[in-house]
Amino acid sequence: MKVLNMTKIPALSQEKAIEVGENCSCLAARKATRAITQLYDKHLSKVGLRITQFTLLNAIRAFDEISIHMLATELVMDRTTLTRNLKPLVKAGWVDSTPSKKDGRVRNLSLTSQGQQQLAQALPHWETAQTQFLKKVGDPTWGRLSTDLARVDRTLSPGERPSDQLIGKR
Amino acid sequence: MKVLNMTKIPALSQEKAIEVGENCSCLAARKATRAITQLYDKHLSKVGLRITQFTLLNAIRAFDEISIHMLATELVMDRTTLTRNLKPLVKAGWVDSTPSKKDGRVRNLSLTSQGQQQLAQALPHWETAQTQFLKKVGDPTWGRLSTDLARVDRTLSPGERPSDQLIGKR
DNA sequence: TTGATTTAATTGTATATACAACTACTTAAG
DNA sequence: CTTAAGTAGTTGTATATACAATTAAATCAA
Repeated sequence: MKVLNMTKIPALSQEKAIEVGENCSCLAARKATRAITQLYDKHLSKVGLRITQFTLLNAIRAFDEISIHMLATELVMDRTTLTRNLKPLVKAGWVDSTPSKKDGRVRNLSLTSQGQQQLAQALPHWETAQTQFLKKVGDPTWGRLSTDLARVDRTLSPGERPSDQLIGKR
Repeated sequence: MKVLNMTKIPALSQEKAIEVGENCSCLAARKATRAITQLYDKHLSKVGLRITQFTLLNAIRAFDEISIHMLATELVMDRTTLTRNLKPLVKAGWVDSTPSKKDGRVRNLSLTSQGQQQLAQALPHWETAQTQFLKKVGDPTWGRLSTDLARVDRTLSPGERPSDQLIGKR
């Protein structure tokens, strides 16, 4: 008969916990992201948007028309998360979600004209946030960070991204 | 009489939207953070934890005893977010939230012995995630990223942090 | 000492995140 | 053509995030 291993694991020392807290890459990323998100949200709140919503409107505009699956892949986000995040945007009349003619499972996302207006209105506030961010952290830091963050998400979530096809549109 | 400015804002071009998507620092940070979080969550799920919960248990251990306000400051997190995030940990019996004797407004957070056990059990899984992360992105990238992320959150959320007092405990 | 201000925590509300399980549709195998 | 396997999207459940407003306690000012 198998017996459960009831060996007591020794508790973490305070010193070890301090060390873990200082080195955890996920914590470092999450803290910085919260700080950045708060900055962008503060500016975009002037037009009743959050940065997450601005990102969705902008991405849909960038692709003109895109499926939920593709957009989720592009944004390194679970499909179910995207479905939920789209709800308020569809409800506000900014995003159209139309069943595809070619494939009955797919829905094509696109901006309504109100969505285009909302995005255009929001842009200056995004610019302000972006400019403030760059000014505060400095161009050299952002230059490195930009490259390294891209490397991280490409490394951890490899595979084709819809934006890989977007080259040439510029 | 004041008249509303009904001037139509020109819609964003697709090219502009592509450019915004490529340059937004908040999007870059959020994408990378989602990818990192997913990696850590995958490993910690083996002991029924998420990285956010592991972080809270570890931070409480690092401070031994700390108030909600202080811990929220440390983690660059809204106090109300922390209150909510603590709920499942208290319910699970891992965290004690005891009113302070000195100040009736304050609650002191500490780990229960079960909480210490849970944290100790989780540590190897955190180590695996951290090691995998470092192996995948490489030490040089992480070296830069670590510094730059710290600079970002320190710059955007300046001011004293409880961990500033922790020096000497090591 | 009392009244005003400040501070710590919680609650109301809304959105963000993702795993598991499900439905519906498409494609591939035979 | 029929069935099995795969894919797109949604729903159930649970947690993460933060602003606004509230409650309660401490501190400051008169």
